[in-house]
Amino acid sequence: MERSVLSLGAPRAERADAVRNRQHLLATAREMLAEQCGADSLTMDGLAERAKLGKGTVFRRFGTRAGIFQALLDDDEVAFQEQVMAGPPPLGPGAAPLERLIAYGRARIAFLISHSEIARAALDGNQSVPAGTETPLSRAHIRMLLGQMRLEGADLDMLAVQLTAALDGPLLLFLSAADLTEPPGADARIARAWQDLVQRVCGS
Amino acid sequence: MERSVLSLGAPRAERADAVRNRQHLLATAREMLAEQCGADSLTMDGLAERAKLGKGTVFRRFGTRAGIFQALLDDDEVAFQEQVMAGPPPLGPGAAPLERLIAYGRARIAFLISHSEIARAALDGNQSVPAGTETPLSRAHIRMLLGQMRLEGADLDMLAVQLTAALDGPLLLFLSAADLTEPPGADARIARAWQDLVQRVCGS
DNA sequence: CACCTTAACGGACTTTCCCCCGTTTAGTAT
DNA sequence: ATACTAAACGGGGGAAAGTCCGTTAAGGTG
Repeated sequence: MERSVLSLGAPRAERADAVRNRQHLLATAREMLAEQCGADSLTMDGLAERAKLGKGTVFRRFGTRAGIFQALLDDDEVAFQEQVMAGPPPLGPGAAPLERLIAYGRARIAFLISHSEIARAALDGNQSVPAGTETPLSRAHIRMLLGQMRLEGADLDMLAVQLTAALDGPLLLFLSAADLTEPPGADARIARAWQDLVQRVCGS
Repeated sequence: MERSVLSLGAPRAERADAVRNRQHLLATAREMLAEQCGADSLTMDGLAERAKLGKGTVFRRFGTRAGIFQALLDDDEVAFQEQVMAGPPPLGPGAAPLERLIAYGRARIAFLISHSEIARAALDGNQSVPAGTETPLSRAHIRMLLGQMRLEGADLDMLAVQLTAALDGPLLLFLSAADLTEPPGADARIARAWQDLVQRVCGS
């Protein structure tokens, strides 16, 4: 009858073995990624075999190859969001919105650079089904900070989308992987550009 | 000896039959896209068969599946750039840089919306090799317009990248294909947001 | 504790991308 | 005109993504 006191909104919680297998697959994927570096040496068949599971299971859990990388990214992003939601002030709550926005950009740049391999692999021509959560945390956070500022006559939702794109785009789409790590000051330059951009947008 | 009076910089011009085949393949691809609408019903094998050419030829010309869509896009973009480089003033030369920047955004939004299917298909997990010219025209044009303004102490190259991302990103990554055409005023809203953004960035 | 429903599992099968390399042909110099 | 060279063509084949459906077992019910 009352299927549990704890919430679980729509259908039912994930079954226990499913959770176990998801964890196991994620861990195995990390192992494989760590050993033979190289984004695309991770194949679905290889992962299934190494994890001692059927291929069907892998696809059931992640839907698509990109889904694995998205899951991996989401997983790491939890720790990152922790810092943002409840960390020390420049990044966490307690500073002025503009300060936080700048700090957030800086932090996200660092995060994406250190995960560029995975992040790129998570982009692929057909997500939708089960996994993909198109950077909604980043956008939502930026949206919130914008809401705390006095920006008259602006479409804040749209502005948040634009800023998210301006932040992620240079890293994911417009710079090749080589450019990211090679010029030693690249991240600093991107961070400075981000600060400059948001200061201009939000009125110095 | 002198291999031609006409330039052809580095290695040698494309051979005549190669050009013919490229054109033919592009045309055939457009036919197939027009008939059975649907981005991914276009397969390399199908294209080769319909064009009465070998599969190897198709891959030689375009390198990868995404390469076809990039080529298609580049092709259409020529006409678009025509308008930008030598068209009537708000978009073409003759207006103030800020005006042109706003007009450019508006035009590019319209262009991308009308090509969203192809544009999305042109994004894929491994370009680089032969075809991909990652939106360099857009970035270069924005960069040029920024150079004509008085923006003190800004990293103009980086700013151009950011604005390009802010322009393309919302359309390619952050809005699903359904959202693009469904709310009737979506393009107008994006255009207004673009205008607002560049006015803020460039000092109202 | 036995039963029943519903979801997860497994792995064979299909489709499609892309590489490879022998063959053919365009373009050029003699 | 002929010979030569470098590039384009062709299509067979391997590898990996994604699908399908019969089988198994988890978690709840009487």
